[in-house]
Amino acid sequence: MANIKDIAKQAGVSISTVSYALNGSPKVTDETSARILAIAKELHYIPNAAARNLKKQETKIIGVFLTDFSGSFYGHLLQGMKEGVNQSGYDLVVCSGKQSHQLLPQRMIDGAIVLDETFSSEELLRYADLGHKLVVMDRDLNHPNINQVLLDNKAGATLAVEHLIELGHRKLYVVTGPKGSFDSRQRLQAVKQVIDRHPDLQYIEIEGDFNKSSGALAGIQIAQGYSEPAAVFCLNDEMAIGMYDYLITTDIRIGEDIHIIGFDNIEVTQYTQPRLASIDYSKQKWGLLASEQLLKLIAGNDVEHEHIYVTLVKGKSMGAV
Amino acid sequence: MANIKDIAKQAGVSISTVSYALNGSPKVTDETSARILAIAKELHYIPNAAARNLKKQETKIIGVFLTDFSGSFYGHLLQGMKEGVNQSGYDLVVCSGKQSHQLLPQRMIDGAIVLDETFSSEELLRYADLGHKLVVMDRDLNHPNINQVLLDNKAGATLAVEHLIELGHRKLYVVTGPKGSFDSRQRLQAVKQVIDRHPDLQYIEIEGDFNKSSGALAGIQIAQGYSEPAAVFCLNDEMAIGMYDYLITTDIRIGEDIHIIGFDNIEVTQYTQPRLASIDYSKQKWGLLASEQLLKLIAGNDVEHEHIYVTLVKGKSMGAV
DNA sequence: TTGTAAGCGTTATCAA
DNA sequence: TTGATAACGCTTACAA
Repeated sequence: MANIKDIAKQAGVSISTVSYALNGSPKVTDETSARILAIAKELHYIPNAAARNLKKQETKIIGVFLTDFSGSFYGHLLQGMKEGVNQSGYDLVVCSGKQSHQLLPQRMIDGAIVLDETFSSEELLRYADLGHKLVVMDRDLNHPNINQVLLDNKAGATLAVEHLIELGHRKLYVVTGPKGSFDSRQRLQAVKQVIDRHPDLQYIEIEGDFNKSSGALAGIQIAQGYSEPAAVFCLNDEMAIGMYDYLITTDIRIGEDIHIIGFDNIEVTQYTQPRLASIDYSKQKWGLLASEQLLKLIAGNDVEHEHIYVTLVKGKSMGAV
Repeated sequence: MANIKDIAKQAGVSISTVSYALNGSPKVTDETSARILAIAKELHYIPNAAARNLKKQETKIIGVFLTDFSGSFYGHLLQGMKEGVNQSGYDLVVCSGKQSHQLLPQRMIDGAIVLDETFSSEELLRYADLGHKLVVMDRDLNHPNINQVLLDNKAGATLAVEHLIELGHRKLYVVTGPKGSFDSRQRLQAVKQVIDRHPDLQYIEIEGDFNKSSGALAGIQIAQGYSEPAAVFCLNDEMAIGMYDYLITTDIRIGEDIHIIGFDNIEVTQYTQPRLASIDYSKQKWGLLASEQLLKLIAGNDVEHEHIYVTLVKGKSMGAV
């Protein structure tokens, strides 16, 4: 492993000259610079990150923290983030699990994007207090070193419920996410605001956990109590798909007997029969925006919290009553 | 940001005593050690990774390189790897894209697990020559610093073809993966070995790219030329699902007219109607083994290349002729 | 049991 | 234009 000392020896110059040449400083002659660069290449010189990080107090690496690695959902999101950070010469690494949390305070990364329930808000605030820069995508947290980039959950849930009311539905099931989920809580809150304005609406809440299986479970419950057409708002698509999988094995027809709408507009919804109505937003844009906000924070700029806007995607799964 | 110097000053001891205490060395008195630890906690001391990495010449971080972040396929794989490295006190970070390749030679990570076509084999060999430790999961590469953990593609493809021959099929379509894919090449090679032993078999090859859409395209081609029942071996499940999506829109019945078998046994195959026959293997185990091999390599142990064994999963999509 | 000091590979200040 | 040198924060051999 060649270092600048080796290069300096070979070139017959001092290490500082080598450093300048390597970093393209105009202070060194083109001639010597060329000679040094040639030797560097010849020795397969690669700068040592630890040494540089120690000196410069930055790593040019951004960490993304996810609850787990599963879920095709993350693909576009991470793609968006990668674009954002790469453009500014940063690298992106994806982390998961408690153990990896230390990467931030140990200064292995220059900042973090958090979409990970295993971080407590207290922990995040502690890091922020220590001067670390953060973007959160899954909670409401206010601190000068933390920026929020959140989905407009309330708008989405409102769109969904108003859509089914417009279609004439008067009986509504809502399948919730896990209690700890910020997105679930926000969506549910918006649902309740809408139904408060519609006293004629019959409203039944079923507890879910954002996973397929809980959607299927909710489907069983709904099928058992089936007496008349009803609308179901699954607070994410995953659960809606789980419900599909179950209902398909019954006599109940989706979009005629039971009407379903989801949230997230994940890729498989394109393949569902009938097409699942959902709430759409650009996952890539969400990721891109989060990364941009973090870079601004790191650069020391003031940044306002941001929202990602959502739209209604109609589908045959949610028909008129 | 407190450092050991600050602690030393507070405690009225030297920095080496602090370092020893922090690292639990028995050389320092329990009393002073306790005092130092207390002060460290009070000052919210967190060791600086760059400094430690520089000194110890290791980061205790393993990098996984993936072609892209999409594909729910990776979930279990990464979960397995994480388990493996965490157990030994390492952290796992997931990287993608050319830019992140530098993390290895810059010594930001202690080793890499590669499942990423954007790495050329020459590049990997260069790193191996420089002393970096690697595990490859997507190619055949021999070097003392590189270990292979590969799927037993040949066994899988052989199982698949023999299964359909046993069921009486005499007309076989094979939808291949992209030309550059090692897995595709190996699977195809095994297919050809089997059909060489079965001269009565009618064999048609269709080029695919491992994506859903190419499976659908192959489905169109097969449907157009449909005259008699035939078997199709899609070299991965993704393409098989794409073919399903198309064939469902036609009169052709899967498992009766066109018989399909895939490879990978991805999660959605459980939900397909009729169930897709496939070749199964534990993704988690694959990841776990890869990480274990890498850690052995880093520890300086000799390691043999490893294989992940596969099994046939029967399904109604592949019936008797 | 504790302290001194060298060294890890860079960058950057100051002097030459 | 180039060189000597301190500094980044930590570990560890050696001295006290």
